[in-house]
Amino acid sequence: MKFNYLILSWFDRNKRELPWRNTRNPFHIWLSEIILQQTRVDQGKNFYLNFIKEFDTVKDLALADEQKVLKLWQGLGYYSRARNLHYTAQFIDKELNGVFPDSFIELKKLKGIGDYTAAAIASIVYNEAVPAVDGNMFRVFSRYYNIENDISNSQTKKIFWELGLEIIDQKRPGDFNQAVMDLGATICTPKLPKCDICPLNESCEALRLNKVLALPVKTKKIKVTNRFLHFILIKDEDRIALSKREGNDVWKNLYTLPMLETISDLLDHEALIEQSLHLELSFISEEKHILSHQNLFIKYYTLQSQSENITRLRNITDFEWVKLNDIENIPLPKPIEKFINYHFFD
DNA sequence: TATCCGTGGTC
DNA sequence: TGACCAAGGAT
Repeated sequence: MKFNYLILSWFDRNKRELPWRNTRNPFHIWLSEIILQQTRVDQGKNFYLNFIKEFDTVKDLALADEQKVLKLWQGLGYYSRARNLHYTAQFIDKELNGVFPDSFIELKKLKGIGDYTAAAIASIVYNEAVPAVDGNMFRVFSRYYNIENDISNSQTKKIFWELGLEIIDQKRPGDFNQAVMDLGATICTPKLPKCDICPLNESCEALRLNKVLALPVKTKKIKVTNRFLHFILIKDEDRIALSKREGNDVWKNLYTLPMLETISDLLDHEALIEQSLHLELSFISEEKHILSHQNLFIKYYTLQSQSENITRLRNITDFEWVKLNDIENIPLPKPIEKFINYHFFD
């Protein structure tokens, strides 16, 4: 097939040299695929190198504490990836006798591995001819074949899956999937695509119809909510108070300074907090931290007359004392990491 | 199934 | 500078 020949010969000449290329170690490929979910290569590369430096095998990862895994993941975001990675390593170690599943169907049963990741691992490591339907595949295929289905619609994924099953190279399925991803990341990009040097430019339908930038069609926009978070710095000699975040919310199982949340940005919300909780707070600084779907308006405070207020605070939000020297083992969200580094380590 | 889950880069 | 995007998955 023309598409396969063109993209594979382009891949053979232009593929990026990456740390997880030139290996078919399932643990390494799995780790790289989890790290790269919704994450650029430039951002994930060093995390991959740090992980394999720390964990050489699935068993090494399974035997580690979740906190250590989350600390290595600190700064990468989407922390459920790290929790599921750790959970699945323990599952493989205990329930599968350390044997990595070797088919798309079996891989998909693992926590944190969906259609895309199962196909990527199965094709790259085990030569199974299943298409890796990700954002790149949506873009490259929608443009090349002029597919106008809305990729925001979850039913659209099935159309691309079926098309991928037909097109995927039977002899080199792993290279085919990686070729589509490399082309999508470097040539067939969302903005400023390099159609003039694209190996597919003579047969690309979107280019012929002059609608490259109109594809893929994506209608849904994410809804962003505002949250107002108030973090309280409590220091006692060489220790500070930290709270482990629980429940299904952002930064689950990471640690922050003890926190209060208000539901609106009232002009006098500092005073409101102080009155309702009988805490005397001193403002330190503020910042806006943007998540994919939340704007976090963050303020930092210290407690006045600390000894009188700590007991009251403990009734509202639980916390534990952590020595500053032990912070290096505590997973922290980006804004808390920045705050602590600024005040204690820089 | 629509929504939730991070961070950094780009224009 | 705000909006969009980046090798998605769980619920």
